[in-house]
Amino acid sequence: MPTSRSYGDACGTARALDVVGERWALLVVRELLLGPQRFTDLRRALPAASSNLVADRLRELESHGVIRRRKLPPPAGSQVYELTAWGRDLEPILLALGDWGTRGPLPPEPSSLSATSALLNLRSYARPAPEAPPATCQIELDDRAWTAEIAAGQVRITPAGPARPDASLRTDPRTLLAMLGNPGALEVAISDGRAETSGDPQVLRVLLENSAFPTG
Amino acid sequence: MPTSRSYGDACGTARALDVVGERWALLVVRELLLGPQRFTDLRRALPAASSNLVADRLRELESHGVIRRRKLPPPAGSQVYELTAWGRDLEPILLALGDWGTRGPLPPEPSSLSATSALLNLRSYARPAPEAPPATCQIELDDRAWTAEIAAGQVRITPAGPARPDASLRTDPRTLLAMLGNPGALEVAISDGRAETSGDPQVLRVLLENSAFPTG
DNA sequence: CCGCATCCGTTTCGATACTG
DNA sequence: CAGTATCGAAACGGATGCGG
Repeated sequence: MPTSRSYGDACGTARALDVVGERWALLVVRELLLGPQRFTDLRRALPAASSNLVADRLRELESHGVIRRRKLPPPAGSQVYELTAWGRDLEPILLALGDWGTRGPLPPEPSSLSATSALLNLRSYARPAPEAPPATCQIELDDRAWTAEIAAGQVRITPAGPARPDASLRTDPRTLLAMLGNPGALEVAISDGRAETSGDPQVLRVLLENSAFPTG
Repeated sequence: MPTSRSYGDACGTARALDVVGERWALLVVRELLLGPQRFTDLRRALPAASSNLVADRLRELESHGVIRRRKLPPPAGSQVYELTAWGRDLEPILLALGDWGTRGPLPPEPSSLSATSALLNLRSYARPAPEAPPATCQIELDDRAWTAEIAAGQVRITPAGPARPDASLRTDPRTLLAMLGNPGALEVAISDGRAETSGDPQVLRVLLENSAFPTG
C-alpha cells in the first residue's frame, strides 16, 4: 500500500518532500533521468530496494505527477516508466545533491555504484575536445547497454545500444568513474580485465580525457 | 536511537540521502538556514515532528557534519544548533526544491505554513527598489521575531529582533506570503486584524512591493 | 521471464509521558 | 528548557507466490 503521509506544511520544500521525500523515491527518479525504464530495469538498478517498495514508489510518483506509465508500441509491448516534464525538472536538483554528497566528509565506504550514477557523472563531467568529430559509443555496465553520443564538446546518454557504434566499452560503474580525468586508467583496467573495448580507441580517449571530475 | 540505515550506494546522490534523506532531516536544515536555533525553537517551527524525532535528527546531522552544536556565551548559556559550511551548501538545493514543490500540480491543501518558509520566500522574491534607502524592519511571526535588513535591492534576514527597527510588522506566515507581490494585501490584512504594523509605513511598502513571487 | 501482490519479521515513526 | 523513555502504528526489507 502506497505511503500517504504528509508533512502538513504548505511550504514548497515540505510539499516537494511529500512527493519525493519517501525512502528510495529520489533514487527511482534518478534512474529515470537517462530515459524510460521498465520495472525490471529499475529493480536491477536498485537491487537493495525490495520489489514492493519499487512498485509502491512508482505508484506514488505516478499519482503525484512525477512519472508516467507508458506502453511501448508493438512489437515490444512492454511497459515503461518515464519522467513527466515536472519530474524532469528534478534533474538539476538531483545533480546538485549528488555533488553535495560527494563533497561530504563521509568515509568512502566500500559499496556498490549504480550504473546510472556513473553515467550521469560521465555526462556531467566529460569534456570531450570540442573540435573532435562527432562519434557514437556503446557503454555496457552491469549487463545493460547505453549509447553515448559525443558532439560539440558535449555528451548525450540514452538507453539501449546503438546499431553500429564507433567504439564500445564494457566495464563496471566504479571503473568507469575512475577513468574520468584519469588518462591511463583505461589501459590499466583493460590489462586488469576490468574493461573490454572494441572499435576506434581514439573515440574512447576523447570521451574520457580532459574530464572535470572533482578528484578527492 | 538515531537511524543508521544506508542505501549502500557510492553514488553522490545516495550518499547525500544517507545524510539528509531521513524523514524531517531536510526540514530541520531548512529551519537553520536563517541562523542558529535552539531545540525549543526547532520544535515550535516543526510542531508536527515529535521531540525524539527532532533530537534524533539533530544527533544524526551533527554526527554527519551537517550541523554543529554550540554553547552560547554567557549570560545566555543556552545551546544552539547551527549549520556547518557543508550544511549551508544545501541552501540552494533546498530553495530549488521549494520552487519545484510549489510548481507541482498538487492541490493546495489547507495546512500550516512555517515561518522560516515564509521568510525564505520573502528573502528570495522580495525586490526592494535598489534606490530605496537602507532600512531595518522587525518581523514577528508565530510569536518569534526576525530582522529584515533592506539594502541595495537585497533583503537579509536574521533571527531575533533589532533594537530599534525603522518599521515593524506582526502577522502570520501565510498572510506575509500573500503580501508578496500583492500591493494592497497589507492594508487589507491590517483592517482584517491579521496584521499589525508600526513605524515607517514606507519601509514595509519597499519590502513587500515589486516582488517576483510566482503567482499561480 | 516480467510485473507485480502477499505475507511476515524488523525498524522507524509519532504521540504521550516523564526526567534532569 | 532540553531533551529521554515507552509503546502502538506504520513503513521497510526480504522471501515467496502467481497470473500473463
